Amino acid sequence: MSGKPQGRASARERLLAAASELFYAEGVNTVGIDRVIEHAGVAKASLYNAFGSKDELVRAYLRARHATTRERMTRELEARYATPAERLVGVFEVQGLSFTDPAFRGCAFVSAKAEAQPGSAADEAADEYRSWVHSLFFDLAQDAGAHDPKLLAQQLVLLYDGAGIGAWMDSDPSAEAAARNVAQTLVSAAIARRPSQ
Amino acid sequence: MSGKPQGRASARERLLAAASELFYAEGVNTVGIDRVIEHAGVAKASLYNAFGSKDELVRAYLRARHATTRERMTRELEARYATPAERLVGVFEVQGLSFTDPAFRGCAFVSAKAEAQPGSAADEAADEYRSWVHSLFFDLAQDAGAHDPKLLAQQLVLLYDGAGIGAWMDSDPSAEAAARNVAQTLVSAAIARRPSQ
DNA sequence: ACCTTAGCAGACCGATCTGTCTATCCGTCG
DNA sequence: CGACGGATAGACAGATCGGTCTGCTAAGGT
Repeated sequence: MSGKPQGRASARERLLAAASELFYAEGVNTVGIDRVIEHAGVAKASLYNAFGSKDELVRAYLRARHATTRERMTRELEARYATPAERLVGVFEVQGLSFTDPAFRGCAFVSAKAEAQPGSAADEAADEYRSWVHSLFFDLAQDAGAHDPKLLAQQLVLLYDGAGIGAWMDSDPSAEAAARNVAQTLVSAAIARRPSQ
Repeated sequence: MSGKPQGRASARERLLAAASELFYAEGVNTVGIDRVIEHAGVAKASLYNAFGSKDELVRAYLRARHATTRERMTRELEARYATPAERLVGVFEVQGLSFTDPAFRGCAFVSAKAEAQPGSAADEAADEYRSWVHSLFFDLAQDAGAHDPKLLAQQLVLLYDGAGIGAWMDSDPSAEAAARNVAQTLVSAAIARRPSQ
């Protein structure tokens, strides 16, 4: 990734960008190869040369999205909040930023998993994402000194998923605020005593 | 539905049963018409005679599933719990019954929406289901005398969705217990004072 | 000047998709 | 008996799918 700084807009990058747009907007199975290469302005051979198969293109799309999400979350959390406890709640605020985006179509990994065959590249990429989500909450819960970090993380993941589903399926961005409020309660209760250290 | 008691296993019913099995197990877009009619032991013309198009078959599948879910939830809640407050929490227990089913593949409406085009029959059927879920919680919250039934319902829907996603994507049935515990806390807080009336 | 490498355009393949149509069969009712 | 409605099997059409392959173009390094 971001290997040799040779050309400016490589075919692989244009393919990934096009795949990202189309796959997320319309679904992985709905969008055919031809649409992707047309949108990327790239030859079909370049796609198979760079990715080998549509399945691998899907995996690359999900991995790229995972990386973007992860970096954005990390960056925003560090910039906005100081303590682990604040960041545990802040996750929801950062998550909610995308809910008002007109291009928002729900969690890409939920949608991908819904369309994927078990064991496929998409399935695996979704699992990778899920394990990141869990560790995001778990690590913060530990750093915050929660009594039962595993339990707190599980509870917050519930709310995180619920907010994403609600904002998507009900077209209701207020799911973020609702989830954040409940999260605040759970976090406060879980780290009662000794707010510092 | 269940109209004239003529034949024993009508073609329409066999089609719906086959569609239900295959669509839920493998996804609406993945399963073709031919697989459905083969699994139902029915001629292709019968399908188009009964439903008109695949889209309408998908709608019928989702509507049937919605009806089954609704009836089962109503029945189990009435049989198991006496008060609205208990039933608000009991929803999660009933929901969790399916999590351990080996055929469990997540919420059918989430998956269908992920594959559906906006405005399609599947999309509409998913919206119908969503509005039922909200009214299920809202009506119970009102009956339980919650201070803010709308807010409580929204919070419980978050947990409901989160449990379904977690049990599915993480293959973790314990999401039900976690959601139920948080729900119990929220319900208790929302109807503090006067447990009766 | 040559050769490699990457990319482009597009024909082509076999499979599969939804949907239509023909033709046959069978049970029931008049 | 005869007619008819509903079911059957299956060929067929037109489109699209993922994937392969053959040429052509152009830039860059030695």
